[in-house]
Amino acid sequence: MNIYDIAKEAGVSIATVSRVINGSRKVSERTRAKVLAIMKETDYTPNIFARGLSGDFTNTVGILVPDVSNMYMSRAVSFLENRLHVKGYNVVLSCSGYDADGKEQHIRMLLDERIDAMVLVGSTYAGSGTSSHNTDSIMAAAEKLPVFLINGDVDADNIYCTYSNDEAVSYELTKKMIDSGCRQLLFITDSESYSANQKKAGFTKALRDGGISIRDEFFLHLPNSIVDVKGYLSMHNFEFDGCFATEDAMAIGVLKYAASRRLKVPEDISIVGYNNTEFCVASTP
Amino acid sequence: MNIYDIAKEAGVSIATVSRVINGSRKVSERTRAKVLAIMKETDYTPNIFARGLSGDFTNTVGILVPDVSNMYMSRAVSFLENRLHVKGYNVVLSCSGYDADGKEQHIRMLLDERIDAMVLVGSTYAGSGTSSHNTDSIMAAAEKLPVFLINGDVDADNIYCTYSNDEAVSYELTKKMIDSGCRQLLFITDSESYSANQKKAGFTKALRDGGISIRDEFFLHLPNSIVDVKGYLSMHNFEFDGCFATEDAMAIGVLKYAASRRLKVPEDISIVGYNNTEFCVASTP
DNA sequence: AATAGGCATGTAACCGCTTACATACAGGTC
DNA sequence: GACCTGTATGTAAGCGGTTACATGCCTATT
Repeated sequence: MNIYDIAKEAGVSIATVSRVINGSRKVSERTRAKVLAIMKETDYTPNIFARGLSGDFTNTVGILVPDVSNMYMSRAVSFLENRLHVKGYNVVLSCSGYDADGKEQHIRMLLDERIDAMVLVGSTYAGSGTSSHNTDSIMAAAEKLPVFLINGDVDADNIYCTYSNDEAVSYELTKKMIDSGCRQLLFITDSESYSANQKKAGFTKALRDGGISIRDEFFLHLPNSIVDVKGYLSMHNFEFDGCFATEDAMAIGVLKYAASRRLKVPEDISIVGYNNTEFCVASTP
Repeated sequence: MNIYDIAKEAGVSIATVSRVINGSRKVSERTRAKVLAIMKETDYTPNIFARGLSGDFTNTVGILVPDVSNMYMSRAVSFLENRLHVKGYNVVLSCSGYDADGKEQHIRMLLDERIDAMVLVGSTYAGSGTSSHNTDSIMAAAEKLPVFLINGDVDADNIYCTYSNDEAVSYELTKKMIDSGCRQLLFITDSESYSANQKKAGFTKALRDGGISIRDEFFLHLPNSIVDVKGYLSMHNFEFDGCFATEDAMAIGVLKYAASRRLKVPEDISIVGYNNTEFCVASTP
């Protein structure tokens, strides 16, 4: 069932059918109605490949996230998909993982899909060595189509960014811990994403404002989210009375650790997991 | 940059280039190497629309889930995306919501994308009134392309299904609660998905085996996941000493409720959240 | 040497659509 | 009546690939 069939059935030319499909104004009301009726009747839908090939839009947007199984990301994807679907767009999803090479390759694959626009969710590596490599491919993509960054940090005119208030919130959470008496504060994260860095900034600022000495060894970067937080903490014998985790999952690991050491939460130790979606504020249950 | 450019550059015809792209065997090693070199050099990638139009595969599979922001679903999507990406497939994601009409419309949209295959994640409504309407469109889709169901329940030869062990696990979890003394057991769920029904079956079986009377009013279906579980329980004044929630998020609501009533977990009340991904087994912390 | 067969390559039709340009026909103007 | 204008519709040329079929050449067979 193609545009020729419809045209024949309606007794018009394919150009007219195409005009109806695309809502062109240069069709008489009579003709339009007839064509529409036949399209409905035969359950016809235009072939997107043919449209994509001759037209220059695809009604598809690409979303790239490091990992959809992360709750923050999946929410973002869910939100975006819903909005886009309503607008008639399809979503091509790509999960790049957290490393820059993987991401670059995924970006290329997305571009091959000839998408209309690209959304990158919270994944740009701020200030790390591989950063430039990474932003390069993003900026190259931005040459070809609109690129949106959610909690990313690439600075370019043709890239649209949004940011969260992670820093401010982290500051407040940390301040609370300090106010409730914590002095040895651990910061653990599993990524170097933009938002993780924001959280770190808020955390650090709160420490500074609270007059608490900042010890480098108390910033833990445990890259793989599968890492056994409890095991790591047990091995390294940290002494701390408060902990800020950038992921709830990690906070749970800390909770387990606390339990294994028979530390009571929040009496002996305060724990905050800040996942951008929900707080597991163990310090004030 | 298209296949003609490559052909001209390499001094061959477009047919030869196409053969190289598709790994056809009927090309001499010399020619293949030359063409590949030029493709790399010019950073050429075939236009997927042209391929989709003339060939009859698209290297794209559609994934339909009710809601990616659900952790169980997002994990499934993440897993699928990774495997598919490795195999060179792109993923079109569609989030249909939990109602049958929405799903049917999403299925149509996916089919319009001319995908190679379709994966439906845990969403078929078992035994409910709207069921037939819903499975119809799935079976229609299965006429055209391979359809995979993850935790779905459509029975047809051309539909590939996988199932989880939800029922057995739920049985064991419930049994544990009973063994630890619970007698008034509440079951709460937010959906009527296949897996929710499996969990319900396991739960019910455990009650029956445990010789506990089954009271219909103790099966709560709180459709919208945003619903305020704590508020609901507070209002309706249930008396229960154990609760099985099909979603961790709901279990958290129950925990809050327990806290508000000053019920100690697990002394006064046992709570299980079974999310297919993680247990929050509050009864045995 | 004539012929057949196999392999590498080229030619051209087709996939289903968009759109610039051509055409046809109506009414309005002088 | 000749001419211009504007609107509705048709024609045909792409878009960038795939692939059946045609061609040409080289080697093996008789």
